[in-house]
Amino acid sequence: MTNTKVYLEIVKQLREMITIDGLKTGDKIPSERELSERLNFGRSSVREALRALELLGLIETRRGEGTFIRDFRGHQLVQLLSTFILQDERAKRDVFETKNYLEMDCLRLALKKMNDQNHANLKDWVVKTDSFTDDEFFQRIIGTADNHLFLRIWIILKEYYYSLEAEDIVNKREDYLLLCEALAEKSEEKTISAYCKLRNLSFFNDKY
Amino acid sequence: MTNTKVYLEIVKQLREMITIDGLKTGDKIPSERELSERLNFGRSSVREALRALELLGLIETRRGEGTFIRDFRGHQLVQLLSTFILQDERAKRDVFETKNYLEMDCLRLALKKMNDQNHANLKDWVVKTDSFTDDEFFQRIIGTADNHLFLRIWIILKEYYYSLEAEDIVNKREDYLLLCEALAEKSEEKTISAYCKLRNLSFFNDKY
DNA sequence: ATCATCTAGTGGTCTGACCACTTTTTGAAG
DNA sequence: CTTCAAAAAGTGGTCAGACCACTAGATGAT
Repeated sequence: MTNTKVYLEIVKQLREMITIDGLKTGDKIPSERELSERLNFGRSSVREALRALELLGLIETRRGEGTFIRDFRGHQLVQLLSTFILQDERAKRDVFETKNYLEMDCLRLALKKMNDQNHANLKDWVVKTDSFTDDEFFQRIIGTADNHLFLRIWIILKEYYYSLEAEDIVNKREDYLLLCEALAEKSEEKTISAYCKLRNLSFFNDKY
Repeated sequence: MTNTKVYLEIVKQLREMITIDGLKTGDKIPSERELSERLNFGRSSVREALRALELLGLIETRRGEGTFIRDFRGHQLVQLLSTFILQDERAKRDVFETKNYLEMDCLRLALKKMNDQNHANLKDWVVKTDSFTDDEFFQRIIGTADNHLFLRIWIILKEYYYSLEAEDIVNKREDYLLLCEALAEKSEEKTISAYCKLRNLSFFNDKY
């Protein structure tokens, strides 16, 4: 009869509770004991559901205080999944390849969505900031690309990437300026070409 | 003193156990009772760890049989994260946009990596198969693109997509043939253009 | 050799009991 | 009345033991 596992049922009801009550990041959810009473399940089942959501990074529990809704960040996930997924060598090449293609997509999107103000801001930042990382630059690009999903995937890829290649990416400021120029000109060809220069890719020959 | 939560410690030790013993998909892991004895933790704590891994889709438990390592597919993750993440309307547009861009990337990759044999096979399949879905077609494309990470991300996006738009994608066979032609010609421009025709996108005007 | 039955093993769930920690309340001293 | 330390209440963390439901393998009669 009880075809669905209790802890999954609890997860489901928690989701509903969150949607209906409009709970937001940082909000507190009922205590384990209260949940087990209200939902008519044992406390251990409630805990199993909560622990699963915690490992996913969707909630945060603080002893003595309570359980809170949390902003989603991939972090727990990536470490976990990487041991399960990133087993063979080919996977390494895939990460590299995928990250590059994704960044090019974000550039194409930014190309379409940027306005003059965006261009000015970006260039201003590149020129005036003493020292910035490659990540910070692309975070801005993806910001103007205005696509949270791309951002999320990119963040995960970035973490994979750094778990493979320890060293930070360092590039010359002029390369980034070239990219800014290409974006301002709204030329996809120039933009992609500038990106390849930045990453040291020969576009028609990137076997890796 | 016990700074790290027990269930996280158990997850960690399970990962080590899997790596060291070289356990693979489908293999059985020790029973809950045995784990709680071997690791010196209560059974409920062991269960919390297992439930979390199960919700992630990394293991599968069958009552009366045992717990098994599972092949990772976005599966549970997608459904879960979608309600927690895809709350606003903008997210819907993001899924659409991201899926399209990702598919174009796969086409570009396939363009570079395909050989004549691949082309022949693909065209043959398109012509001879009575009825195929859009998913099946792109699964083949990503197959020749030979990038498991792209495949994984695409599968997740596909599920997001269908959780938003219930209806299956149906296209004309000739559109797919056009795409095959473009790939065979190794022309990126024609390929992208054929894709846009397939998806009814005007390439320079796809605000949504 | 076959097949139904029993049994041991496994996951699923609940209860009650502590512990460690945080927040709130209480109440005495000023 | 205010202040502030002590007590109480609330919360997550963990464990042990008890049952239930289900599966697979052992048992035993035919």
